[in-house]
This record gives sequence, C-alpha cells and structure tokens, in this order.
Amino acid sequence: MVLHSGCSMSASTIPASVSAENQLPASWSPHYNCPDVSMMTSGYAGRLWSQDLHPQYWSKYQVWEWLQQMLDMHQIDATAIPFNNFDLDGRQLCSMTYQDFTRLTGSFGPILYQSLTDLSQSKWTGQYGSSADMFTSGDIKTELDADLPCTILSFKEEPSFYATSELFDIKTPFQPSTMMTSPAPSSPDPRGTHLWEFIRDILLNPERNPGLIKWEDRSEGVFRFLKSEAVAQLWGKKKNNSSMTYEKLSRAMRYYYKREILERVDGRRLVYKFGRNARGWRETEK
DNA sequence: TACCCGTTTCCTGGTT
DNA sequence: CAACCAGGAAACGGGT
Repeated sequence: MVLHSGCSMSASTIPASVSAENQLPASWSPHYNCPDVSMMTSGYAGRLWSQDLHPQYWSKYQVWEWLQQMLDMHQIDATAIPFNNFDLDGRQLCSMTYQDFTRLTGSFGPILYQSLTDLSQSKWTGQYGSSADMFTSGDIKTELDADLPCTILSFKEEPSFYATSELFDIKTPFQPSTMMTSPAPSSPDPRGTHLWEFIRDILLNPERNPGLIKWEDRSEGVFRFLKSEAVAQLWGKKKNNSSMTYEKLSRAMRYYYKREILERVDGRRLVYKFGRNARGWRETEK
C-alpha cells in the first residue's frame, strides 16, 4: 500500500498492544477509518464532550471515553493507561490527585491531569462545589513540582506486570455493558503491534516496568536495555515465539535504522534512540 | 494467488 | 571469551 507509511504507521501506534489488547474491545480502536464516528456520544472532532456535565458527574463509561480520547489526541498507545484501574465514575476521577495520575499512568499522568483540570475549569468554575474546586484552583505548574500526598482512591489492584510472569497480560476483561455496539470492523487490527511500539510501551510504563528498559535521555528518546534477554523473552511471548533472543530482536531493531524509526547510537551497547518516524514516545506529543 | 511488510532466523565478521 | 553490533540473505506469516 502506498499509504502505508502514513496511515497505517500512525494507526498502528494507537491500537492497544500488550496489556490493552486484552482489555479493550475492538470498538476502542483508533479513530482512523472509524466507520461511524457518530457512535461516540461525544463529538470526536468537534467539542470534546457533548455530555454537558462537569467531569465530576461523568459515568464510568464517560470516564473511559475521555481516557480514550486523550489517547487518540496525543497519539499515545492504549497501554499507557491501565484501563482496569480506571473503573471510576467522575466523582472518583475528580478526587484523584496529580500523583494518582502519575502513579497510574506514568508520563501520561500530567496530560490527563491537565486535561481534567482544563475541563473542570473551562465552563464549570464555581458551579459545582468542592470537588470541582480542587481543579478550578489547581495550578498545574505548581503541583507538578509539589510532592503532593497521594490521598484518595484505593484502587483494587495495581497489577504488577511481573506478578505472574505474565508481564503485560492483564487478564481483566473489559466489556462494559454500556459500550457502544459498533464493531468498527474496518479498523486496523490491534494485534499488529510492532516491535518498536512494544519497546516504547515498556518505556511508557515506568511504574510497571521492572527495570527492563530505561530512558537514558527522555527528551531525546534515548533508551537502554537493562535486561536484554528478558525483553526478548517478553517479545517472544507476545509473538508466541519461545525461541526469541536478544540477538534476533536486535536484528529487527537494526532494520529500523533505515526506516528512521530508530537512530543509531554509536559506541554504546544496548542503547537505541527513537527516530523521526517513531511516534508516541514523547512526553508531550504535539 | 501473488506480493508486500515486518519481522525471524541464520550467518559472517567486527567490536567491546 | 562472552556479549554485542552491523548487515546480507532468505524464510515466514499475516494482510491485501
């Protein structure tokens, strides 16, 4: 396909990979090719949330819808968010602290927090009492630097990726009855997660990444394998290939140089750098 | 069915 | 010497 590098590439950035593919129904696929945008109760392309409700009054479904839209907007893979830990309604969501967000979603936390703050402030300031006030006066810049206490929510579980050696296989089914019914059959298959996305998604889950890969220079996209064989095993597991090795994985990585998904980092063992064609790894993507 | 893409597998040779 | 790195070549599996 001629359009492959454009459409398909970015599309494959969004679909759930690793953990999320076990959680998200097909209808949570990216918005590209989405045959029926109107099925989304919120106007996707238009105003953010057609449900004229302060976030505090969102249903659980609306919370998820917001999360999904955040993923789409920021071109971030669904694995950045442990959806099963967001089984919350709007009130619970609004009671989350900045720290809660970063704890649950790592580098994506600030984006979520900012978004929720904006939504709470935009047209609801002063209208909805205390819970909303938390955000109306929330100075993100200040709070980013502050070491806020992690108060609120007691999440049922924060599944450790290593808990069962099933690193990314969070089994929690994700089939809310309120989910929209359109199957979006023409959407790209989320199973097509590529190696570089798999690597990226490990990096984007620092709180759950048990030291497999580490950022060397976050802003430059430089990272280093700490446990090369463990990552290879994990990749093999995902591909149902028990004979995967770092030797083979690294060969695939080297193919990315030509496509500028990765850039060479000379002289440093196990160090790679995302290239211009790698998407979704930046802290604030566009 | 043919073809493309993204690996996977294997390999030779070089480097740390 | 082990562990990596660089790529060529060919095979493979899924998708179109």
